[in-house]
Amino acid sequence: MAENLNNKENCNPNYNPLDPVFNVLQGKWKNQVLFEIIALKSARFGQLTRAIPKITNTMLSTTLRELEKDGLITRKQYNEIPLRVEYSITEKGKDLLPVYYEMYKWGIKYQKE
Amino acid sequence: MAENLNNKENCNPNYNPLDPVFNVLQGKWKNQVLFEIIALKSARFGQLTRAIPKITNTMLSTTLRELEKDGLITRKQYNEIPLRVEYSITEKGKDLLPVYYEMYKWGIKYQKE
DNA sequence: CGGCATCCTTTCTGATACTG
DNA sequence: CAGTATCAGAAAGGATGCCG
Repeated sequence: MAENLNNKENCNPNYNPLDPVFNVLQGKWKNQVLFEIIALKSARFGQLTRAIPKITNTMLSTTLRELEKDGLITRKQYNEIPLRVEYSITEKGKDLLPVYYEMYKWGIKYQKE
Repeated sequence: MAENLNNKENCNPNYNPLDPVFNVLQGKWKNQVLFEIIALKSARFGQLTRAIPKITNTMLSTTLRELEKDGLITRKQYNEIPLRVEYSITEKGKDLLPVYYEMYKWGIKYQKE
């Protein structure tokens, strides 16, 4: 796998299957938000702001839209009064769990001090 | 809300074993550099600049120092003329391969279009 | 309730020049 | 060869206010 990245002097942006994962998970809040939604199955905007105390409206909104654009979550709006919006995880989102699991094991192993 | 009784928003970031992985792999060049070093077993500074055409001295230098600080690579300097420096992967660095492998599988599965 | 618009601060990246 | 110093521009993150 490592060799895939090793074609020298190729100036084309050689396609790398790792890139989408990093792109999709980059950003200060991506994982926290995604994990909350996974954990809660389905979550509302306000629920997420409470679950992630330091996040601002702006960043939660941005993060949710990016996760949705990348197909990791879906947004469902109920036109009630007051407005209700539910975010839930997709298959594509759930399929990231093996990645997280390996990260988790690595994190545990090298948990330092 | 009677939050004046509960003035403290909780400041303890509940420890998450995923965080170190993301911290360690964040940055535009981390993975490319790490993968080159894995692929080449051991690599010199100039070798890396040639292998990663668009990287600048500044960014390569910064990236290498961070990877070293995080224990993913080691730096060995030979005081020859001209100076020679070899970067090589550590066990801790190699142990990230399962993470990359899962990312790779996900990337393949959801390779788009 | 669930946001978006605006403006501002901080962090990251990169071009250029120079050194042991 | 293998970097560091400096500075400027770009991008990411955040505070505040308003609206359907």
